[in-house]
Amino acid sequence: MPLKIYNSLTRSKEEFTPLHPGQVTMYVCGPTVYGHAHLGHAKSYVSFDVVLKWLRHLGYRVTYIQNITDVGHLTDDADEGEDKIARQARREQTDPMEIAQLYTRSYYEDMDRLGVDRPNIAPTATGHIPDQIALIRTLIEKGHAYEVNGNVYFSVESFPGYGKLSGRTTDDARQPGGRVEARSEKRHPADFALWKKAEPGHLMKWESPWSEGYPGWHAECSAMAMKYLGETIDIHGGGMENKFPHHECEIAQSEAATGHPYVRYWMHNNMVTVDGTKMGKSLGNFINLKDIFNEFDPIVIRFFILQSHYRSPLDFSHQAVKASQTGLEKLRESWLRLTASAPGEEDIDTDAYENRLVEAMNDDFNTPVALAVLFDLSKAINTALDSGGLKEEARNDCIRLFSTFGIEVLGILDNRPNTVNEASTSIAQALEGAMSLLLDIRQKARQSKDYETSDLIRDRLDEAGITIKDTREGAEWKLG
RNA sequence: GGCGAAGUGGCCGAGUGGCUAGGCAGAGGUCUGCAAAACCUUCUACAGCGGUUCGAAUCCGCUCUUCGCCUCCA
Repeated sequence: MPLKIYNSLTRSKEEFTPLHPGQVTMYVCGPTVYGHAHLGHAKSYVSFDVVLKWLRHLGYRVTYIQNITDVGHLTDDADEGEDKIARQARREQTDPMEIAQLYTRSYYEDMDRLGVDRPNIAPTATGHIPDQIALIRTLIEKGHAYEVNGNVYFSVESFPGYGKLSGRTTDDARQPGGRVEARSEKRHPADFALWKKAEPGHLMKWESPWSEGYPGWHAECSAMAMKYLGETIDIHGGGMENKFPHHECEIAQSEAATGHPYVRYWMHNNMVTVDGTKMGKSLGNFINLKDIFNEFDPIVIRFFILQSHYRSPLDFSHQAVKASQTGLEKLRESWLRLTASAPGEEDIDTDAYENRLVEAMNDDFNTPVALAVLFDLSKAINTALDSGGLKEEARNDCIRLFSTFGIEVLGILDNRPNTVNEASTSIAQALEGAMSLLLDIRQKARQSKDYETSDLIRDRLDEAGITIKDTREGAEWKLG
């Protein structure tokens, strides 16, 4: 089965074929950097990280762009509100640019820990003001935008396709919510700002043909996506909450400017909820990644996220993550045993597992099913190893499958089953020697049925963070 | 009000017109000096009411409930 992707635009799964054979252009809406990343960011970027990794695994050369929004836009069309980054700068008594840099670093730090690959290009909005101005100029020239008092608006009525992504095709549905400004200078209530004139005291502002001001909320993504990826890009991803108005406006301004389709496959990931309600900055219930990483290994969080589908909402609870942690531990254990195992006579039909894994990933990146298959495979491996070991070929195939899917594609396992064993530092070697001695002493104690001593050794080591396991082949130890 | 998503067993969470999801937790067992790990067996399902069908948790309709978007948000 070929790769199928659920396209939000057509609301159906479609076979994926890139515009240019062998190459994929992909753009995912990045964060607005005015605070530390939270679980919602994690779900989004882990999901798209797997998309990226799977596409690369399939052999595509993927150009992946993720912007950094370092202009904290207000509401897109009202005059009220304050620039988020400027506000944070005021709170922290520093410059907006420092805020943007600080939280950009923080963001990458968290994403690195989650095993998320960095994008090929991470353009900033402030670094692309000329490109946004050029886009706006084109729109004015083509009659899709108009200027009023130094502000520039996109004319929704000039673009018939407006609403095709979100299903808001009637005037009624496009009406902004309760806060329609009575004396709006816009021609149509749904028109959105491309450029805003800076009010007095506004820190982040640039020269433009219309006023000293700043770009509207939607301009940056269109300008940067098209600058680096061309007028038509293969995949554009983002959170569901951005479908309307953000992505709808992106489509309108991009297609109006170029006359070409903007995005071939729109992908939207679902939200993280906490106790059944949305995690929102304004609700104050969002969970910081740095906080949660104190409690759980970041890879556990990654695994937790991948245990549900990217288009499903994910409900966070301590209990659920805990369950994931135990589950992941099981896979790790199996992976460890496998790599350390000696050849035997047992066989496993690895092709069947591989097919299921490929099918799952090709079916709109169904990571929960892929993980379920890995659990099945893990059980088969454990059973085989319990009965004396795997045949050389089967063992190699299993290692390959775990490497490909567990490490390379899903990123939930690593290549360092036992970091101490592989480390070459003198400390590691010393520990290795000391452990060998302790295990020998313990073994002697057990042989003479001195269980008090043997259990003491085990308990004290456990307190020291070293776990002892008695297996058929003798005692084993590991950190943690 | 408009647009959209969803209701699965104790919890999380896939899937589907007839055939085991998976993980966690629970019960029993094998192994073990005891643990741990592993393996085996096992218990709780598809919101409700109608309809289509040989057969529906899966399709259709209605009802109830939840969630998201319509204001910045991954």
